[in-house]
Amino acid sequence: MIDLRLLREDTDRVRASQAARGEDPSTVDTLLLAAERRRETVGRADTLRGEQKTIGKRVSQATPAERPALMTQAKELAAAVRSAVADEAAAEAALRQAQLAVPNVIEDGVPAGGEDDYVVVKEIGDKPTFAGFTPRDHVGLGRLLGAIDTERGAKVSGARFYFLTGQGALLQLALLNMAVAQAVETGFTTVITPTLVRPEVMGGTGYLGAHATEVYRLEADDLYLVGTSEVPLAGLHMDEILDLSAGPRRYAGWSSCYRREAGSYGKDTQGIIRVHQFDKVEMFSYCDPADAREEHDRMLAWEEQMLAKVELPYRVIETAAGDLGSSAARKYDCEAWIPTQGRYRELTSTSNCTTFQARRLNIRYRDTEGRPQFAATLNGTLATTRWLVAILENHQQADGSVAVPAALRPYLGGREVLQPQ
RNA sequence: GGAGGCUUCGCCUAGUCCGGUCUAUGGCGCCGCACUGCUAAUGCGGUUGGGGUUCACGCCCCUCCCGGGUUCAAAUCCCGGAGCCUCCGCCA
Repeated sequence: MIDLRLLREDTDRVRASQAARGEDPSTVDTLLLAAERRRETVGRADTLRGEQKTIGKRVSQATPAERPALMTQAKELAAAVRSAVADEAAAEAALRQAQLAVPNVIEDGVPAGGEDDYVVVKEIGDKPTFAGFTPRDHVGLGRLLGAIDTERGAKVSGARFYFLTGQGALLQLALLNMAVAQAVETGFTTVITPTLVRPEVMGGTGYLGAHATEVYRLEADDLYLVGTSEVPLAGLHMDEILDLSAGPRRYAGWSSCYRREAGSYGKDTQGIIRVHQFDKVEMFSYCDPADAREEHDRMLAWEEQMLAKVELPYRVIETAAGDLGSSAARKYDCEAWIPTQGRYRELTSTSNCTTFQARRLNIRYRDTEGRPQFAATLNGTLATTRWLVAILENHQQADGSVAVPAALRPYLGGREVLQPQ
């Protein structure tokens, strides 16, 4: 939900944002009209209600003789109020609809265009060279190590499900624990979140818009399975006024994540790159909107710190406007090199949602004058199941064993190598 | 799954039976001022949130869990729903 004051005062900026996203700029004009119409109807209804209250008071104090005349007036007013309130409600609903149709206004400098119009910010690390052997993909390695069982995942739950077993399960736990440890060191509050949320929380985070088909819904209970702990972490402080005077409130959420992967038929059908269920440690920050850009930079830095710990070659890209979620004003992805695919694949993603989610979820803080204002929210990935793909492939050795990056060893009981079973 | 209770302006709370100066009581906390050599204590005042209007002071409207209804008028009456709590049953 965007700021209506910004819309009124800088309409061109909102239009330009829509254009950069490749979306219909006319939604902006619809929204402007709806906002204007709402203001008119509110004004009229307020005035009539005021008159009604005045006359209501006179009725209560009137003598029996005065009463009938006053009652006639009061009844007429009551009818007028009813109709004005109905208009107000209709205008209010139309405004809400129009607001839901407009995604967040992008930040200055975000590249225009779609999925392929990203900008490479930097490339870090050396891609591995496999002397004297052909590297195995993560599926082969996972089988060899007894780490990943996709066949039985499919048997039990269907395509895009898997079991992590033995060293695979331990590797994931080690990775996620390392992420939690880093988050704790950095001052995050660790949270294990619900993974089923109410419609208003799912909607408030912006996931029930264009990508609603991506979300699992439990119809019998009217609950949604979260695709990331960003959702429950954003809901955590819904309808609250936070004290941000000491700086951002930061949470690291650990949860399973569920995605329908609708419309991705044929993509990444092998292995655990694109799956219906995975685990993730996610950073989430509530902060003063004035600090949001800096916080975004910090989130990216923390992601890169994790990538350095697992010794992966990666690049950072800035996503183009059309590839941003509806809530995001700017997004950076870190993509790790996947040797057997010969390309970079997304391992992390950090979004600055500015005040967009907070407006929908009614999350505020008090400014220096003590007035409630909408907070900014940001999120970023610290580790996910998909990281196992990059770790296995990049650190594999000729015999199918995998070297454990030094930073990860303490979380694997000191183990230095994963051995074929 | 069954039965009962509860939900009021940050927290606690009065008010709901019997509709109208409820324009919501009091306490705690917080802020300001006064007083005292400092602190404490005390006194006085302020303190829900949202919206509309205004250069501004201010004024107006909404807000007593949510949504409907009755009524000239609803915190209060009626219907529906949500959340929390307690007990019983069942299951992990």
